[in-house]
Amino acid sequence: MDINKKYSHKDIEQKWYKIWEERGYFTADPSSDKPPFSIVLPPPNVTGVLHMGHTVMAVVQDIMARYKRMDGFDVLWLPGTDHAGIATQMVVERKLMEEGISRHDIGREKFLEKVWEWKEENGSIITKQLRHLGTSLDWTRERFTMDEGLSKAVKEVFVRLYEDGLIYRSSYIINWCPRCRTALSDLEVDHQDKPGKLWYISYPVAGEDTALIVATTRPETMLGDTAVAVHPEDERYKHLIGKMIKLPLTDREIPIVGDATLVDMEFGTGAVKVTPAHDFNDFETGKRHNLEEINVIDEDGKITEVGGKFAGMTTTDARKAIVEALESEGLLLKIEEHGHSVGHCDRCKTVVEPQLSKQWFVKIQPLADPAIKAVEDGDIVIQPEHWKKTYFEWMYNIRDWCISRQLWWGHRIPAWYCEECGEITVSRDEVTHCHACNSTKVHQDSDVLDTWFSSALWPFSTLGWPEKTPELKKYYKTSLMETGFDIIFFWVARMIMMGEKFMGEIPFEKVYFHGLVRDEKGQKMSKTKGNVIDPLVVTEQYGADALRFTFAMMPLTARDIKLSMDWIEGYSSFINKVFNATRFSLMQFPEDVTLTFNPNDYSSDDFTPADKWILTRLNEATKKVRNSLEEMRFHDAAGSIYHFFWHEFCDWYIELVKPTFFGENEAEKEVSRKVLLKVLDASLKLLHPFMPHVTEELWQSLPFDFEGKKESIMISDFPQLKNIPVFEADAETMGHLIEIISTVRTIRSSNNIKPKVEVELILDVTNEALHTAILSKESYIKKLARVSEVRYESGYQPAKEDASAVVKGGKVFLPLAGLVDFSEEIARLQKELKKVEKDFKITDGKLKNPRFLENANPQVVEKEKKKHTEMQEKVHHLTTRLEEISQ
RNA sequence: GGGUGCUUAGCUCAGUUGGGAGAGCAUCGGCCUUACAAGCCGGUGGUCGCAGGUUCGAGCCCUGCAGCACCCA
Repeated sequence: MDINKKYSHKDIEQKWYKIWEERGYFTADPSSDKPPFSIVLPPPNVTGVLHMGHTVMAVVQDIMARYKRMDGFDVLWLPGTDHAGIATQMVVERKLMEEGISRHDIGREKFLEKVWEWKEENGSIITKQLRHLGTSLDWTRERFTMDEGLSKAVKEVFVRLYEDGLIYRSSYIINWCPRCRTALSDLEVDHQDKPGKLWYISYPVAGEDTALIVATTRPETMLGDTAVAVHPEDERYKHLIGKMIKLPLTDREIPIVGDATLVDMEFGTGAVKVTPAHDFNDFETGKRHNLEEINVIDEDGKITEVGGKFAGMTTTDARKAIVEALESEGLLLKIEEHGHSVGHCDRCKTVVEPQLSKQWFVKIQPLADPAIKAVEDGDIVIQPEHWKKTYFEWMYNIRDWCISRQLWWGHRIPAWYCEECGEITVSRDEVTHCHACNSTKVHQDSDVLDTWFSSALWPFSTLGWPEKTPELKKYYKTSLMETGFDIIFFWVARMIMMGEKFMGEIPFEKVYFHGLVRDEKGQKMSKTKGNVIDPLVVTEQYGADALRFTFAMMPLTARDIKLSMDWIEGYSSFINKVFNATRFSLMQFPEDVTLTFNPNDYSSDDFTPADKWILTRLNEATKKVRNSLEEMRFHDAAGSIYHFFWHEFCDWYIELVKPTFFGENEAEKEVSRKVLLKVLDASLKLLHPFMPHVTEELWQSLPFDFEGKKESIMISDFPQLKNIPVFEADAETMGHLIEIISTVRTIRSSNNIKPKVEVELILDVTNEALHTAILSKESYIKKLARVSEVRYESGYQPAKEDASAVVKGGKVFLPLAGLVDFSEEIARLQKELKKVEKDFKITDGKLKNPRFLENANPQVVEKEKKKHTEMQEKVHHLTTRLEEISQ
């Protein structure tokens, strides 16, 4: 092992990863008897490069995978990538553009070849980067949403849903991105509040001398208006229902309808123009009143032929022109400032146009019902639990899912149209004949499926479905789904629906949502802001272990995970601490000696008080780590081992045993050496899921051969409570001894006694066990509290210039006469008294309250009484001392 | 407009059936004590957003209000 004083991750991380992967430790074994624990990795976009979002996901899942693997499970953690329809197509198109080629120039087939070429060259960048984090992913089972098996699954699902009447093709209003030139699902539209205007336009009533004033945020769509709606109860307008409007700037007449759903009497003028082809609410209204649907905006976002003189204008230009035209006709009455919500394409941020269009849809309600029930019944546990509400909210109001995309890259829709009879044939295989008229003049739908359609099948398609593979049998349903809450609808909900439908069983038992990684100010990381923390840069600088541990220590289920380099640097010092503690331990072992040790073979008397204390604390820490990991409370798990290792093992145990190791008692040395090893072994194992590389490196250097030792820490047993002995009473006594040391240190420090000055200590010990422990180990106190001599005096009467304090099990006195200015001690006592008195009064008040004694839990009362006695003793002591001193 | 979450030490946040307000970082003082100065020892710091209510007892439960963030329409 490295003998430097500082740990360096360089070389170590890559070295171990390579060994682990080569030895097949990551590979799941469906034929093993071990119970399964399975996770499918949310597939990153094949175009992606590793960012902190991926990192959090990888860290959480790897912690669980490694923990479960060590704890006796056959772990499958299955990786893969997503073909990311729009994103990938854009990347390749952009690349072609550099050569001045558009995809239309080379045609669909050639273009897809180019995309596959691109994928072959670049598709493994992200998976390579994931390896740098130490992820124990089963690379032998890596999948891609567009590979053969998954494509087969997609076709199978499409055909079966179609046959079940759950997929249909219809002319419906959808979100259209004029830049991507494709339909989008509701979820792929990002609504942003934008300042806008409300135009008040006069719409003349046909054949009458009156007009209806409508207020609109989108005057350009008026060319497609096919009605004006008012509230049926509105006294101002209800007499007009049924009459016609002469639509300005056109030669059309449109009806006035009464609609209580669309119209809000309080908003604007209470009269609304209705454009069924370009607004979701208007579309629904149109269906209710059988209104005409007129497309006035085309696929490029320009006004269609229907728009007459406005045809060909972009919507922005058309708005200007139409407002001007209305103004010149005196029909524009008023313009108000008005903020409203504008939909943008999730991918390219272009303003989307609601469009009437013929698309494929999934009829979602029948799929949603069992998916709702699964969460309601608790078959699927969602953590943190509050996301259940969000899930239900969306699921209860779910709308049919538009799944067709006007792209080339993706799963082509397995539907063929007959050019003779117009029938649609949907099939798993290539179609050559129309199923209705047997004509051979058929052509396949040119659209592809929403990428999320294939992602929704991920938990079972990756395991081989529709084939009945051993993997599918053993690992479905999966144990855990872990992802960001931002894709709860996009992905998680849809996986549940598809899993229920096609496997007849939920896809995972538990969903864990982590938050979004932001910078230390809580701002989204973005290249333009320049606040991006690149995981690759961090791992280069501090190592993957430091980054992993930092995330583990943060509350990951919070909405925002605020990361800063300071945190990472801070926690990398913990790794250094682990390194140095191991280094110290190694120095205590003779060379070339291999130790065996089973603590259960030893009796209490064989151990020093410190040994018994640290073993007991280790047992407690192990319990906490295990429980917290089971509950996926990572910052508790990581925090427990961090605290144990640093503040109990390093700060106390190592310091306590130094006199042993530097002393002459060989028998004692021998036992403490083994305890030291035991604790180190268990600690490294407890830490392994969080920081796999450094723990492997250090663990490999330990000169021992404990029972069940394996060739790697990652396949060793996770520490079990039954293998860590507990000495409850001795540990408590040791706790008291530690309190004495701390108290002496505090007194020394507040009286400015220099560390080099050794003082005499007088103890009035009332606790027998404590007395025995101290007598056997005076060295603990002498060394750690810098005490020259310990005297034991029952009922000791302090001299005037004695510093003193009450501790559990006795009193401590430090004669300070001649050493320091005693006024500091008086100040300390006064301050202490003030604090203790406050606590005492609270306790005293409680115990004097008969209703407390009546109602409170007896255990609480008992605890309170004990506290009362302690406080009272302290108050008494402090008061008397202050009196004695001031005399 | 509908919904969700947050508000605890200077900062970031824990606080799991209601029972002596915690951690890490920062800060201040003292230490090169032979594993570690990326360290060691000690300390300072909080009307738990505001106002009510339930209770013997509220950071925790209930109601209202305010501010912030996010999601959906």
